[in-house]
Amino acid sequence: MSTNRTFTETKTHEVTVDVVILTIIKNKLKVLLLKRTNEPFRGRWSIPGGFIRLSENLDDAALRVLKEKTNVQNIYLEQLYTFGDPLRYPNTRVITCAYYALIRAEDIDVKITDESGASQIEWHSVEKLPPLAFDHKEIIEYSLKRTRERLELCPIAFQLLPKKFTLTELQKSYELILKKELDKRNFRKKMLASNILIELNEFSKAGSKRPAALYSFDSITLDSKRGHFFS
Amino acid sequence: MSTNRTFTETKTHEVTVDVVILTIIKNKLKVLLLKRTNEPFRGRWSIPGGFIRLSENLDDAALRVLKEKTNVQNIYLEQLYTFGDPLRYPNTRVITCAYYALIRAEDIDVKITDESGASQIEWHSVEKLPPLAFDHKEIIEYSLKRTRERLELCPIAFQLLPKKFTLTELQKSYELILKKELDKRNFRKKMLASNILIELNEFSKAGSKRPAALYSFDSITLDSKRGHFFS
DNA sequence: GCAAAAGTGTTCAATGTACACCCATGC
DNA sequence: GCATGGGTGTACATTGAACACTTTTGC
Repeated sequence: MSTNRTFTETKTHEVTVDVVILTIIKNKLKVLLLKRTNEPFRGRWSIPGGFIRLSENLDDAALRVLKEKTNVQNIYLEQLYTFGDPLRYPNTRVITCAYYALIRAEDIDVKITDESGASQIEWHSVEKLPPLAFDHKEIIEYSLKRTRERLELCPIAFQLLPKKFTLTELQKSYELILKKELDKRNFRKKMLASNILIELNEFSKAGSKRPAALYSFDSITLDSKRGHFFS
Repeated sequence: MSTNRTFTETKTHEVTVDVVILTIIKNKLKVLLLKRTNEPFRGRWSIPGGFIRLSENLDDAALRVLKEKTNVQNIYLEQLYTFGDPLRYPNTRVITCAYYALIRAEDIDVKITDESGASQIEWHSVEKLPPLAFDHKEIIEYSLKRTRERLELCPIAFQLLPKKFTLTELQKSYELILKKELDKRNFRKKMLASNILIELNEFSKAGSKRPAALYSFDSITLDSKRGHFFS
């Protein structure tokens, strides 16, 4: 915390937003990382971020960063925490307001191919993160903790799933986030009792086994419970 | 949120910390407010705050503000939320990282009398706030919401009480924060079952009625449960 | 002796947890 | 016909909620 680095007290702080973008791909919880093309930490992976424009509020800045990287809008985005250790950024004082977002893999239009011809952008499993720039490991871990806490209270996992999903897929996403196995019967009972699922009369043909009933979230009920769920 | 004010994009942001300081005085939940002596909002009440020094992390900045105003250290202090609407501060872009603190009235050494000869500092009941500067009303209300959420999970109310307290006093502090009445028997049962209270063999002589048993919090048990309570 | 706050248990409802077998389909 | 994941119900434990009377003291 305390440091013997000399600061130029005439200079003011810089303020960024950084966004932890989470999704589920192939039954793994993934986070979107960029390979840095500039110093500091050139060549290291980092979560997407950017400076806050003077005329822009914090949520809008986070949404802008999200849209720039994934072209996704209208998703679950929440302010996470503000990180401001004087040493978190080399040579400069940069305070960052961190956000986290849950997006559906099917909605993603990530420019995985190089856009600038230089930077790389990739999904990484949260279980095995590469070395990260700045304090981004801490930020990602905090976002996972928060996601877990939220999920215990409200079904935010629907933000990670395709619009139509099976109960097993929903359960798997819970298990991925909570890092523990859940009982199938209890899980289904609870989900169906909550009245936030709509049973479609469609069946998944994926896999070569018994077709599974497809569900979607009841956005009307979700919205009406939003005050309750998200308080 | 969006605005037609013109911003000078060359200027960078200013960053402050603001601290909502809560305590209980005479069975009321109170917040510490300062009367502003400078523009903007000269003469209005505001929560204490200040610029973050370049060499100081956010928690330390909040602690410094707290100590400057109340001379209290070693208390419950938690980052609340970062407010950054471009219009929250007139003419300048100021982003503030808000904290909230719970302190015991008995520990307070507030310089209620003028220090600079000009500014006033006073406790105000959260139920009837005066007109406030900036978005400080919103910040205070958010801190109350957060305090309520925390209290449902862990007994942070002990931060507001004297070191020795009666169960009725503890219950009253819960009721003040949660804004609802609690059942006396259920409350006592739950508190005693949690094993975080130490029954002192002392009795309150306050009031002219039957003496009430005094308790204190078991700091060892609290600390060992801290990971559980505060996660 | 009476006013005023302290203190004390039981019942019921709801919620969470543990647990094992049959079903529908593709191959 | 068999392998695979889909689908279902019951019993028990834990937790929270409702509720009324006796006790101790100061005056």
